[in-house]
Amino acid sequence: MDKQALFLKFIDFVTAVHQTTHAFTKGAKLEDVTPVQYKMLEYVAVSQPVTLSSVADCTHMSLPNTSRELKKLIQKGLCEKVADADDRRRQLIRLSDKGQQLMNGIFGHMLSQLEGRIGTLSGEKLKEIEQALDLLHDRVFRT
Amino acid sequence: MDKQALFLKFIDFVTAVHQTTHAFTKGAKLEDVTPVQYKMLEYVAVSQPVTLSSVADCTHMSLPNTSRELKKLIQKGLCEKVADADDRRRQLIRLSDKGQQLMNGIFGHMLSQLEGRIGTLSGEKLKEIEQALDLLHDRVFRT
DNA sequence: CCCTATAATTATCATATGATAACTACAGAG
DNA sequence: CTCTGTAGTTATCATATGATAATTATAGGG
Repeated sequence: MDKQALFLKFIDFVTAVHQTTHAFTKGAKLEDVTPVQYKMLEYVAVSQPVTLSSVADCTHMSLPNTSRELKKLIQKGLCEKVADADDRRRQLIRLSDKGQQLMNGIFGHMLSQLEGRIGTLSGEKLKEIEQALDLLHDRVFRT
Repeated sequence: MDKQALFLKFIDFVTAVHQTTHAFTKGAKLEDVTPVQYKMLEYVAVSQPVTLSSVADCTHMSLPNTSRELKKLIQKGLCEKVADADDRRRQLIRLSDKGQQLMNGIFGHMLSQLEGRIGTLSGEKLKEIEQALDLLHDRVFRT
């Protein structure tokens, strides 16, 4: 197999990943949260506590816009802000209890979707999947 | 490894895929094309010729909005529309020469990025990557 | 203490996007 | 031919998003 063919397979794969994640998050209720705000919540959920700057970097947003959207998330009661004791310019951001519950629900929904796809597989197959995830993460999708 | 741990690995992997594709398309010049328009172009490039309805379905957009954005793409000279001879309600959409060149450039840029990551690997390793892509596509990210 | 860089906020503007209603044109069934 | 469903268009509105300038507060070097 040449590089060209592998590239096509790569494109196809990436498209499928995007489709799948879209399908997974679809249906999870997101009352009042815009797409950009959801991206922020997801990042905070996985990496909390985080600074505003790191949210901006990781979501590829400008600092002013990140600040604006965070304010909305705080108004909705989904995030909390605490001044960093070591550097009082910095804000440490984390999910509030309500935000944590929201994200737990969404991750739970995604988990059940994933279960639906791999729930019936043997331990053997699951091991293969795990290894494939590791391999591609290392070789192709490392960040 | 339990399902919970595999789920975390899954989340991590998906995040890495999103980051990587963002990095890949970043830097490819996109003069005058908005994100949504790019999504449309990408779909048309891979699946052309396509109907407007299928574009709407596959990009998760409403038909009116898809129609509006397609009009802009045609104005920019990136897409072409031909009435279907069999069903004159339908429009067959494809890239124009200019649009094809644009997408060739972008795919070329992505290909070179991919080369940068896997270019030095042995045929053996490439085979492993190919198999991992196939496995995950079949078992986890099938659509 | 002064200077410069960093972290974040606020305000403002232009544009992109999403939702919806009302419409035209055509296909296919009966 | 009429009726109903499908494909697409146009117009309009509200909101989300992106870009940028100006400002505040604090850290850290010298």
